[in-house]
Amino acid sequence: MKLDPNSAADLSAQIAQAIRDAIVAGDLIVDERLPSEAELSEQFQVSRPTVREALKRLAAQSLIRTQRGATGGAFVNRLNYEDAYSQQITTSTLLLSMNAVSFDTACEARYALERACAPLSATRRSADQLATMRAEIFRQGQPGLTDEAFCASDVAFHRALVDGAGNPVLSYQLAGAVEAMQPLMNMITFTARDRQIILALHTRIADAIEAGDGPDAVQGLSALEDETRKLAADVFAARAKR
Amino acid sequence: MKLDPNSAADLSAQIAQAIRDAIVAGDLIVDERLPSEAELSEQFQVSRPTVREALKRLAAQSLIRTQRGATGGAFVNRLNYEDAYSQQITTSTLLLSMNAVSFDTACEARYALERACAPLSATRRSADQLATMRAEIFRQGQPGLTDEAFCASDVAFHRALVDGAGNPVLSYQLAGAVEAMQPLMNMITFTARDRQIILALHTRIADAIEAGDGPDAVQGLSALEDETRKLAADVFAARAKR
DNA sequence: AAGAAATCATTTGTCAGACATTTAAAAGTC
DNA sequence: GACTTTTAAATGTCTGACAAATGATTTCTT
Repeated sequence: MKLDPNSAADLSAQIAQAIRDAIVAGDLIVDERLPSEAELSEQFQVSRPTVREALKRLAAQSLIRTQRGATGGAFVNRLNYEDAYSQQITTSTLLLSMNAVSFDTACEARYALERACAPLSATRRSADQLATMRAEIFRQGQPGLTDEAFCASDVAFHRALVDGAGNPVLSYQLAGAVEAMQPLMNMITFTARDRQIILALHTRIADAIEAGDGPDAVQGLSALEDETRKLAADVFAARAKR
Repeated sequence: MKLDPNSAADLSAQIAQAIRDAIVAGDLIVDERLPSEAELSEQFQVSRPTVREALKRLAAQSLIRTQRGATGGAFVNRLNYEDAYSQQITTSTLLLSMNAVSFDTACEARYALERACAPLSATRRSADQLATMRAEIFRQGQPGLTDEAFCASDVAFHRALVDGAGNPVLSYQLAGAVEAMQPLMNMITFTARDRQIILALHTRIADAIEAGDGPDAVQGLSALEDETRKLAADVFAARAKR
């Protein structure tokens, strides 16, 4: 692990990259302890604060964890789905909000990905996941539900659908797409009639999943996508007129 | 922005979280300059090194960028697709390698997602993207190509397919899935006959995309998935026997 | 007056050294 | 042997300093 003194990058960034490379390449394996900060500062010929900045960079990506005390230090972290989820959601949310991604673009991506899950979910979903979907549908039918709560329930419904595919990699990839859209969805106000339509489509999708009918679930999702986009278009049009 | 003195978390982690929340909530907008490190250390009542560790955490997630000099400082960064890509790829790669995700699981996720893109790609792909696909097919037919180069070309082919959907959100979501699988794919050795079969399927997919026939492209991808999984199963079986 | 050069002020990057805190192991005590 | 105390090692935090970059200001020159 060597540094390039001519590089424009900060020393701490270079050190972080060197360690990151070692982890990705497998030179440092999970739960392996890195040298202490003092040792690293000697190895890289930099001060301890600089080493620490590098380690914090890696900690921000959940690549390492640190522990205080006699046998403490920095350890290569086993990246788990939960950490990866939350990072992905933060990144996706900001990506959408900062780049003025249109509602249509985000919506299209989301439903395209969900349709990819539906056939798998139709054959594999657990009883529990199906029950979650049904429960969320029930919740969505309750009167007096705020728009935000309706949206949150919508997300929960779709997550259950996605998780039903029983493929953690798919769930991970989709968590970002579904959750990152929530701020956009929250801009929509749902009339009682809108909710009724969505509810009916959710029920249709859940029925298809329960029956193991993948293609029908896909069709239901497509119908839901059309409905969502129409709804959003109306809301934005009304807002523009004002 | 306040800190919780009872929290178990490091001060730098708390400060980073506070600033991160402010960015996600939109309280800090793109290109806005944060207070200087000296000012932040006064605001949060911590020392400058601690503030710096917090800023490095945010920089690691591409949430801020820093500039030296008189009018320098830390600025809220516009998260672009490129940065998000590379983060996603790193995360996905480690997630797969560290959690012993099976080849089948990763493969299934990847092709499910690609099938989600295919219909869109069939109607929207640019001439340039189609040309890229054809060029990669041609490259894959060249004799003397190493397995690694073959895999790299395969990734390029599939990226062109995905990008053809013309939806940057989809491209971003899928970049991770496709590229993260490369290390797994690199474990496979492709015989001349394997390559011929893959080549034929690639050609079929490209033809379908060119003809605007989404369903046929989807079928081609399914066939390619079956082929890939069969190939991998053989390789792993042979390796287990040894 | 205009332009070039020098200076200055501000800000991040880096360093050195110190102390506080946490933690596990070692040593001591009953 | 069980419990307590001590010790050592590591991270967490602070202080203060200087280096380097960079835009703004001032000064000098023509």
